[in-house]
Amino acid sequence: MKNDDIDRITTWPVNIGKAAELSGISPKMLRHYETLGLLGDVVRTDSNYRQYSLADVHSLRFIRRSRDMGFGLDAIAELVSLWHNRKRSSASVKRITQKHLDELAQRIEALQAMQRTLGGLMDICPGDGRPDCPILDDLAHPARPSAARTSSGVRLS
Amino acid sequence: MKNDDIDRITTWPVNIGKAAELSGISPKMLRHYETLGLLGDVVRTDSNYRQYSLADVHSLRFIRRSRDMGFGLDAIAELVSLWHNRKRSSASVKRITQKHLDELAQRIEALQAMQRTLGGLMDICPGDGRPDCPILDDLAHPARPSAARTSSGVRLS
DNA sequence: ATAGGCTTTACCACCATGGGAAGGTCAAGC
DNA sequence: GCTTGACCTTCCCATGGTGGTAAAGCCTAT
Repeated sequence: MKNDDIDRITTWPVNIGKAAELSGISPKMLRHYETLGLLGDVVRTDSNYRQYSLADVHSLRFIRRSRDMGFGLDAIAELVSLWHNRKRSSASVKRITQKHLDELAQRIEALQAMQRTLGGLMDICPGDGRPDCPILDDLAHPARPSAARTSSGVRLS
Repeated sequence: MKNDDIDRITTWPVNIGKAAELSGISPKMLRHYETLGLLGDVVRTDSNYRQYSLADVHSLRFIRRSRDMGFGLDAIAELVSLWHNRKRSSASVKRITQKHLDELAQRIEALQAMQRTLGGLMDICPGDGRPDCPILDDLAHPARPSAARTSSGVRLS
């Protein structure tokens, strides 16, 4: 579903399935985000069906894109709020983004440390039918400290 | 606790707290790993206390190191099994490690894609008191496709 | 004997997502 | 009008890796 197609949908509002299709967020997650208060309350029909407006779907696409950028739901809630607030300062947005970039850099560094260590061990592992294996040797008795991962309390997810 | 210190502990076996201290894995996780069958059954005293032998603690340190290398628990179970199996082939270990390295590379690339996009937006965001913000603009209407993240079904954690 | 520090099991939580059950609703075709 | 099938609703459970907490039992030193 292209960006431009959204505005041409004639029948508004839409049910959750269509909103999911248009936003790229599963119905499951739409309901979940709602319980988290990410989107504010959604209008319901008499039979309790959720009704998403064009504006809602635009917000959902914003959320989807933010998720694709790796922001956590807390940060996304802030970003959505700022996006809807005409009196925001771009400095607030930049601050949130910088914090996220710092976390990204930390995660990447931790993953690269693993990559380096394991890559080095791969190079010297014969990978044949015999049992001798530098990889297992290292896991059993690490050569260098090279802690990596959560040793610095950094979340890698 | 240094590597060498382990073998000097005089009173074997040890309780879970000591095993946690010696292995760097919390008591919580030791119990959890046990339910997952990562370590096999642990000996108990008459009063149901777990008793860890020196060999157990060595295995736990192996597991800890594997976790530090980012292996998932499934892969770790395989690695421990291979480590304990004298008839293993180093090729099996190398295969598991290569698979993990592939996943690491994918995660890193996805994170770096986010980093690039957000970094570029940071550069052009004034970060002042005014509301105009290229970051929000992009989240609302992405300039390029640049899907990133789970678009390829890759887990980034 | 009592205090305190350890251990045990059994729950609940996180984040982001998926699966499924059990039931209600709507639109199309007969 | 009634059936069918696709959709919707809420509720619970799972993942992975870790933390917390509570109620109970054990052990050791004083």
